[in-house]
Amino acid sequence: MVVTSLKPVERPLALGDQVYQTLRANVRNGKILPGQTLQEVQLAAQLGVSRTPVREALTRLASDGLVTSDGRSFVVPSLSLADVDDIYEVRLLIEPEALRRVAAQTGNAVVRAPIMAALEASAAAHRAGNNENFMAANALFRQSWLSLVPNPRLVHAVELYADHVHHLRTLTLGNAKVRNLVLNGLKRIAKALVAGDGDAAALAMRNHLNEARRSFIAAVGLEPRKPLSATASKESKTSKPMTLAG
Amino acid sequence: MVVTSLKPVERPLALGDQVYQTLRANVRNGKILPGQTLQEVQLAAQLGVSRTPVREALTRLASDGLVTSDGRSFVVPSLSLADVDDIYEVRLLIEPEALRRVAAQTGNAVVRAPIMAALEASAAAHRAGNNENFMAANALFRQSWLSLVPNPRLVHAVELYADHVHHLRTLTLGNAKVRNLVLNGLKRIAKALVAGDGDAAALAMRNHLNEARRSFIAAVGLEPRKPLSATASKESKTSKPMTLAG
DNA sequence: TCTTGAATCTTTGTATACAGTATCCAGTAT
DNA sequence: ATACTGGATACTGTATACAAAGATTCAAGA
Repeated sequence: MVVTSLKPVERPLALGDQVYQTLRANVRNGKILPGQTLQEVQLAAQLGVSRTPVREALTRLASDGLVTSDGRSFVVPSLSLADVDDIYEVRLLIEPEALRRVAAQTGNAVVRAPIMAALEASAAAHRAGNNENFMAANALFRQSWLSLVPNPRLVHAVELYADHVHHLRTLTLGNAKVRNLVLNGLKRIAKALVAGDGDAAALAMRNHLNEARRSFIAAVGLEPRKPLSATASKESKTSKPMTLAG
Repeated sequence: MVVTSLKPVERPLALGDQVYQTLRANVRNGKILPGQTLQEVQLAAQLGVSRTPVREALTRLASDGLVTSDGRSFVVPSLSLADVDDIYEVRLLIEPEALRRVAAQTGNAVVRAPIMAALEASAAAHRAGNNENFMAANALFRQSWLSLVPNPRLVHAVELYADHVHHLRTLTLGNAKVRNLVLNGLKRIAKALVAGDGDAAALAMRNHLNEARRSFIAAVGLEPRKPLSATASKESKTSKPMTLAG
């Protein structure tokens, strides 16, 4: 006899994977600053593991382009305006089209509920003037519509390039005016999704991304090669399994 | 006294990188077949290195999606038709637009010379009925126009997803009729590049990719979930620094 | 004959040891 | 005082050792 539809058991993640996720999250949210060199022994000590899984995580991050090889060590790259432009060029190619694939399903209110919740959270954070929550809600918004994209490779690509510039958003989203623009962008996207209009959704996303790109240029000025670096965010004392608070 | 213009010495690539490139090339051209499990000790023995660099290479390949985790080991994934469709969906989003960026430069005959040479090589291989050379020339064609794309991240993405399906081309390019279609596709692309017409180039590339996707479906039939596997290519006994001939 | 169980063997995950090389610092000579 | 040199130090690249988890095999019992 075979028991039908029995889910595979949860398997504990290997240390290498845990380190990868931890490091990626820390790069993403700016806990690890651009220009900072990532040394294996130091990271290993902070994370309480040996160099081996740290090394594995670092090579994967380098493969992703989230850290770059700096002669010997790895560093979080300080992106020039040209780099940011390149990243947005790729995002503009894939993200609107990914969103288009979602619009067919979001006519259903139940399906789009998480997206609308994230939108509401963004609005709330904006009203409260809470920058950090605003960024988190923003990320949640993307995550919620991305989970509806049927093509996993497309999802992966979108997440990757979004992560490339995520930490830089602190440069622009500190400005309430920019936050307002972003929120309006999300609203327009949501509206198109409610209507189930793929064309409109893709267009709204394109405008949204272009707006984000513009605000970078405005924030940094017109010097074409100046490296961008996000401001250090406040350290929060969490004691989850893996943090970098050494 | 300073000796002027003394070039930095050639530094040998780290073993991990060499293994990565070797493995990737072997997955790409079908020397390593889908479904085949990649075992660390075995690969290490064949390549004459320890497990460490092999492991590094494997995790990077997995990060790229070129190999997948199969419980314990890594395997080259056997792609379903749905997978291939997903990959082509991404390629259709980025590759035509990447090509569009190139068209502005290819009005210059010198600039486009390598592209035209690759086209000629493709035509020659087709006339000779040499399947392997045809695929190589095809890859060279892509490589030559890609080298003109100014956005390195876009280049990386294009190369990645092209490599995802490269080995499957043996399924379709064995057919002379398909080879003819492909060659005509390349010619149309080249023509647009000669004219410096970005729109036409993008369109030609879109058609070209759609054609390739269609030929997969035709080759495999209409069963939507049948896994695809390339036919084993003949083993050639090379003795270059790093091969997998054990 | 089919199932169950144990023992062994394989293979990965992680840690550590070792070697090579770049960087830093101090000392010495000019 | 400055510039060069030599050595100490720190970090990476690679190999290897060790442990744990799974797979496989074979035999015994129902």
